[in-house]
Amino acid sequence: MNENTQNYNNKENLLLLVSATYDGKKKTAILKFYDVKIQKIILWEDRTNHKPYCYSKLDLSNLDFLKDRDDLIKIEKVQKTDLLMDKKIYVSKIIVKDPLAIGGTQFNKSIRNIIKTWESDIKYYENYLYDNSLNIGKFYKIKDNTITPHEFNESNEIVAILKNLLVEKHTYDGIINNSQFKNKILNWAKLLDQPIPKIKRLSFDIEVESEIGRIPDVKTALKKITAIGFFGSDGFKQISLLTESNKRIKINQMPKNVDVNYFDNEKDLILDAFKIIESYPFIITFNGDNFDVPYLTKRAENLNIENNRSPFIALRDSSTLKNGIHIDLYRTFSNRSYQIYAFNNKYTDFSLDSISKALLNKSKLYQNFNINDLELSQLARYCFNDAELTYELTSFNDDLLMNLFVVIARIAKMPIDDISRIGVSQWIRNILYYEHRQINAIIPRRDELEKRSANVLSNAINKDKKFRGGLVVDPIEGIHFNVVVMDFASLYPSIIKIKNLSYETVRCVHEECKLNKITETNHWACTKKNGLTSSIIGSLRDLRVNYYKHLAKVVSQKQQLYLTISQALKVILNASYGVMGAEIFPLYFLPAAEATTAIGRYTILETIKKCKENSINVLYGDTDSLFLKNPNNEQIKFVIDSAKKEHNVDLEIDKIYRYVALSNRKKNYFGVTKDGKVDVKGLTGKKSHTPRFIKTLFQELLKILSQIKSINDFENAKIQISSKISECAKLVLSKKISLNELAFNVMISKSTSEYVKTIPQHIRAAKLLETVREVKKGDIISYVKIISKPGVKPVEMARNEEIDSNKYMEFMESTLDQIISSMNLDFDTMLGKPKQTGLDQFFWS
DNA sequence: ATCTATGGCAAGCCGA
DNA sequence: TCGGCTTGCCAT
Repeated sequence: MNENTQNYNNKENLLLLVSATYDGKKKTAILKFYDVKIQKIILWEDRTNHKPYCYSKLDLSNLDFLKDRDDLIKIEKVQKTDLLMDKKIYVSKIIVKDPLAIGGTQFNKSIRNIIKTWESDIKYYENYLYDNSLNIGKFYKIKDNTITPHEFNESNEIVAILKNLLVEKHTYDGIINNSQFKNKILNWAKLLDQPIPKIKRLSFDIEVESEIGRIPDVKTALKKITAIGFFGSDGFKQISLLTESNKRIKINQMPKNVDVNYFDNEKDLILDAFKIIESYPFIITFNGDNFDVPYLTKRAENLNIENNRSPFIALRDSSTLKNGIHIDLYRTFSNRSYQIYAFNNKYTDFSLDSISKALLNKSKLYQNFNINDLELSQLARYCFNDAELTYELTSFNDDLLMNLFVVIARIAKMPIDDISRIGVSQWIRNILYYEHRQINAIIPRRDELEKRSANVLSNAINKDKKFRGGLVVDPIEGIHFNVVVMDFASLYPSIIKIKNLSYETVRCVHEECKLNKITETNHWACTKKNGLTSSIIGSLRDLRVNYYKHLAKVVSQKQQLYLTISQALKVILNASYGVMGAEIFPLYFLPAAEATTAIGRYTILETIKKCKENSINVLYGDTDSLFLKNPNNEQIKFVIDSAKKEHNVDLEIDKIYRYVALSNRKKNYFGVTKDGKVDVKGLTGKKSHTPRFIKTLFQELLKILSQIKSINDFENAKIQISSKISECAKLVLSKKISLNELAFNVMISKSTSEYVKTIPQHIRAAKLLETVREVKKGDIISYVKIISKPGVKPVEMARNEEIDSNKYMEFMESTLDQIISSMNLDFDTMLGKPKQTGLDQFFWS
């Protein structure tokens, strides 16, 4: 004991992790501590066996009193690997015999919470796991109160494909231990190829009586709940309404098969809702974490409903269910990983209305109204519609979102309620921690990593960046026909794999590895061991690029599964390099991030050099892409082959443009593909803050441009474009465009008072707006430009007469100039006016 | 309550 | 008036 206790106090070698297992029979929890970390313990459950998991952070200082209590704890010596030093070390493993006996501390409170969570997890799995109709039972088995992993079936299809894949020799160039790496790939494939269960679920939405202009207060919940809408995946549709008997009317115009239930008193309405909610394993809300669930809970309390009748549990910053999982879609859709990669940035603000519009092409009912003014039948329709939209956000595109949740949960080894709320950096953290435990390695402390990266960095291009990023090639201005865009498939993950980049392998301890220099940096990479992150990211990359990406294009029964997996892998791979350069990431290690981009720049530069040697004209390139002017098949093949041979990266044809218009600006171009689709990149006319009337005009011009097949078509296009523009200009000057169309829409990223250095226009508008209503950060401020000071006004406060038409003409000119300048058109000549006085003359006439 | 990175552009603010 | 700086949005 003494020896071990000393070990416990030895800050250099000591790591502690805590895991919990649940003994269902005795209803007690056994907690195991591993890997003592100074200051913090992470309480976790070992996912090795695919058991449900939970964790929470605890302060180690609370544990000091445990040191001499061998009635409560047992300490064992355990051998672990220290990856940073590349050697075996001993750490202490502490087993708590009876955590419930430890009283009166924060520690105890957390333990109790964990146990509670465990109990509900167990119930959840008991209730739903083996319900055949749900088909969710692919993860675990429960027998005699113990949970065991389900044996994965090896699908012949996968094994066959992978066997081919795994013999391709060049794939493993640069990888030190091949069989280790191949095993990783096989394990991932077996896990990911499991079928995705259809998840039974229910969405609900509540409406509350409200005072005009006020959002109901969740803390007091003084106002009545007047309606609750439900929508279930099993076809259950209900709207519950609170109303006195004599006011009940026949509700018509409700969608088909919706039950309309009346309640005289609110208590019954809520109890009915609780019963319905309890009967589903998954509950979907929109903003339920912050509104629907806490309001319902508080309201129930106010009405003296016993706490044990509520299906909900309030957590610190979210709400969950005693017997199920609650998904708050507001949290999911405001997560940038989902927004950008899963939904291709189709929506820009996070309201139910705009997300539904973008993804479902449906919207909320009755815009701009006061909820108290709705007639009963309108209220019913409004509330039910919200519940329906909420459900459909999880069901559209063949349950895309639910499927993504399941796939990401499998990869990240986290439960779905966490996956739906937490960001990609934490998914990756979890994957890496899991892998550490798999190989019995200790997780390094932040200060250990910091020590290794101090004073070794090269310089960034920009002052407020930490390291240098991707290379952007200066574009060759003009209109180019038949342009082939090539890109490196998952360039950064490829580099991480091939060059063995990981926190323990970049600048590793071995003297002889120092010769294995990384270009343009002061770093070297290990030549003796596979890097942990390198092989995880590398194996996922190989699976996506060589396997799922192709399968996703082939029509088959499993196509949707493959597409979803490919999408999920893309999210994770894209973030995998970024997290290494992010302070918030616990395995933050700048040399690894810096090495990745440095090799990336080297790879693209060398490839460009190869192109030039072969007289292939490179028009433009950005980080991992190259625009080649009219290359022949042989030339394309040559570039692909040499990239593979010299750098072991996969260069692919991304798309072929019939023509592409490049300006002299980087990250600014448009191109028309062979099937007439227009790609617009970076142009102001596409940006979300641009006034709608300009965006519309911009779209119309693009439509004209998409018709162009050869250089001869340009003249005609120019004429059409000119007339469109002058038409629109006239409307602007005659002030016939509605204020909404004229509005700039800019996000306010902090509260108005926090803008101290400069006060941008949207903040000026927001300040005016604040006199009328609340303005939160994250809101989109819609404002128009006006003649008098301060030059802007919120849309809802402005009048048509005060619009500054000249400002709008200027903005229109510069926006459209981005597509027109490359066509040698000029805005002023289009209006038929001389340059200097054109606008004024037009304005006064 | 929430956070992967850097490169690059347009617009407007604000002090010299 | 000029130029540096802040801000937001987008490309990869």
